[in-house]
Amino acid sequence: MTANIKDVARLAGVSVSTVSRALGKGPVSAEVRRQVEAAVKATGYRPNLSARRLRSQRSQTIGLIVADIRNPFFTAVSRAVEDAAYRAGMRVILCNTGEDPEREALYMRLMQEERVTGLIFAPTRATIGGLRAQDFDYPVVLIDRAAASGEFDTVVLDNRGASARLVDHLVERGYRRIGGLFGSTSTTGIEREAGYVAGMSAHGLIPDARMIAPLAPAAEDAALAWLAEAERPEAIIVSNGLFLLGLFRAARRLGLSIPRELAIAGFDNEAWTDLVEPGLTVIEQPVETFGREAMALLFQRLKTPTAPTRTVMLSGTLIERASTHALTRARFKEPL
Amino acid sequence: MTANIKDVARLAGVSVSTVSRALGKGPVSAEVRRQVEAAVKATGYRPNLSARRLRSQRSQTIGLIVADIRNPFFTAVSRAVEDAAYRAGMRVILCNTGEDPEREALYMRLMQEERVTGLIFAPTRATIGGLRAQDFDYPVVLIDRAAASGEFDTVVLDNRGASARLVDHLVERGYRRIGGLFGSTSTTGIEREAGYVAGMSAHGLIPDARMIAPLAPAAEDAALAWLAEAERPEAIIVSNGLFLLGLFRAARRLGLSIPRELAIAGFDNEAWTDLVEPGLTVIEQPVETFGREAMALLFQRLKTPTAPTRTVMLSGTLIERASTHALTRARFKEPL
DNA sequence: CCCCAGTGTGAAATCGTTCTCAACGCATGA
DNA sequence: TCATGCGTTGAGAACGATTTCACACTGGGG
Repeated sequence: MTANIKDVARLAGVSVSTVSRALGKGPVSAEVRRQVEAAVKATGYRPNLSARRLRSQRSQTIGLIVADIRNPFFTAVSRAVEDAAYRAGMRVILCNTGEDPEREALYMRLMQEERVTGLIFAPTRATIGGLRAQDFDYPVVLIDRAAASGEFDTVVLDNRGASARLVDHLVERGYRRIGGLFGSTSTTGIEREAGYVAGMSAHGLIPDARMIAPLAPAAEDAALAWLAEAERPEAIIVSNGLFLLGLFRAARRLGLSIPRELAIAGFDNEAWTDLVEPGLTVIEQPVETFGREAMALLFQRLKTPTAPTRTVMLSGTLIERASTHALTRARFKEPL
Repeated sequence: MTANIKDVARLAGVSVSTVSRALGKGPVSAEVRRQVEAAVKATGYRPNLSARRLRSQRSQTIGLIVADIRNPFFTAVSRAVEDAAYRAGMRVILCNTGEDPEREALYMRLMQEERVTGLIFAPTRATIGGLRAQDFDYPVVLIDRAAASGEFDTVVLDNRGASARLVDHLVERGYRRIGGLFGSTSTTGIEREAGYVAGMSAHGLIPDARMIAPLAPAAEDAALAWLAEAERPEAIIVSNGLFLLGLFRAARRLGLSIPRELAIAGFDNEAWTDLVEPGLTVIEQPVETFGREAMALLFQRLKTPTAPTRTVMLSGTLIERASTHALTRARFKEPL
């Protein structure tokens, strides 16, 4: 079917090794190079990457395992990773785990079988604790989620700081009874919850954090139930864009006026968050930077394998919008 | 580093061929199978996919070339494709072209080099005309965009029908001066424009279609300029979710009341379209079906290579929202 | 007792590259 | 004249699997 290097060699009247050199960067005479190029064009030859990888023992492939590409955070990250990879002449294998530890294990095996050059991974909480650097034949960079062991290069947001910042912001605007919805499957959710709790405590307020599955409908259900309780919160913080969607939908369904009856703030500055009424206050994550930094850490690690591991902590940007406008305390009986 | 099949064979006390058979589905005694499995576990052996692909001449890989994974349509499609692929024991190589014909060519070469089993491709208008089935060593399924030649299996929306449907809907609601913004780089944009023009003509109305680059800012700019013109349209139809974003943003910036001063309708039922005020009328595309159908066509083609090509035309669903509520004609001097 | 079919096994070829090594031609310098 | 070295080339050995082929063993039927 497809021509191989032998066909090219025959047509060019040179040996296979010479063709290989001509196509690579070996020393060949200009004359031969011309002939080989002509033969390549004539035969439509394209090198077989499997053969090349097998022989050279370099896959030029990096793995990218994320929870769900439909989460806009991961969409943007993967785009950045791919761009960087292709620019470096590498390919990307993208896998979605759906936060399922079994699929994580499956895909880690796959990466091993592909003999990837490196892996960028956003593991669930369930697997992250068991990861050991020495179990991998290639460097691993964690993204969005950090392992306690510190064995891996990592790119994360300053999750605690960002959460605390949101709490500060709400308190400053006059809110006191502030609840939080956080993802239960990732360390990121946990960290953001911790930041929220710390922030609340710092203000002498009682935290009320609830952990849920990282899906928009889960957030909507949780919010609906919560807002039906007697002691309804004045504000709710959520830990990602999907929850923002669910929470906003719940508020809408209950006909709550935002921020008068419920203030909303969260993570991920998605395109729609400033188009809804009111616009939503969010922590914007530097998504492209996540991808680029992860690739940078990976390449750095490949260059200097024994260097101490590094954690790049990126900070988010608070974008204040109308969903957290100053609370008018009139309707509350309690004093400040 | 990693153990290979030879190591396993040595440890299990059998030949390499027997190991291969034991791991595959060849006939081996239960005894040997046990030993091999033990040896695999002990050595941590994982087959080398490059070697396997080279020898077996089956890459078990399908290529997926889309314009931009950040476009929610392609996000959903790619998720569906991946799920189907992994379920069939195949991997996916995902590439983003950014609607750049050069990158399309680059990635088509890459697919050839990877010796993919099949390709799912959403090409730009610039390349789609030049595609010839015989130039590929593997089946190609076009998705979202159709080639005139009919040489390829294809999954598309009934673009003309859907566009005309939007026009009908708007006319029914009392709108007459209806403009349209369409993507210039894809046949889909062209088809939707054609459906719009046909729909307008059918109602005896004068179409005004403008073709722009498939990016949200382009739509915003175009809309801002358009709405500043003397003869401002009563309604604008757009051909995808990114344009919807741009158009809505433009209307917002101009402080236009929707639908009183400008009605809006378009394609792609993105999560936010029913959260903004007013909710946006859209044609919903069965995105998961796109991915699944494309995979189905691909597998079908692999099974029966010479069967005539098929085009699966999916129909969209009109979701009526407040952005196209009935026009009150009071403010217009012209008679209907 | 022989033949045959079926089962299980190993040796060796093969996939398409890259890479090592030896060798060639030719110019240069001793 | 001969050794040295450089630039260029080809033969052939890998890489790690699958697959073909031949063969040994078993048991059943003639």
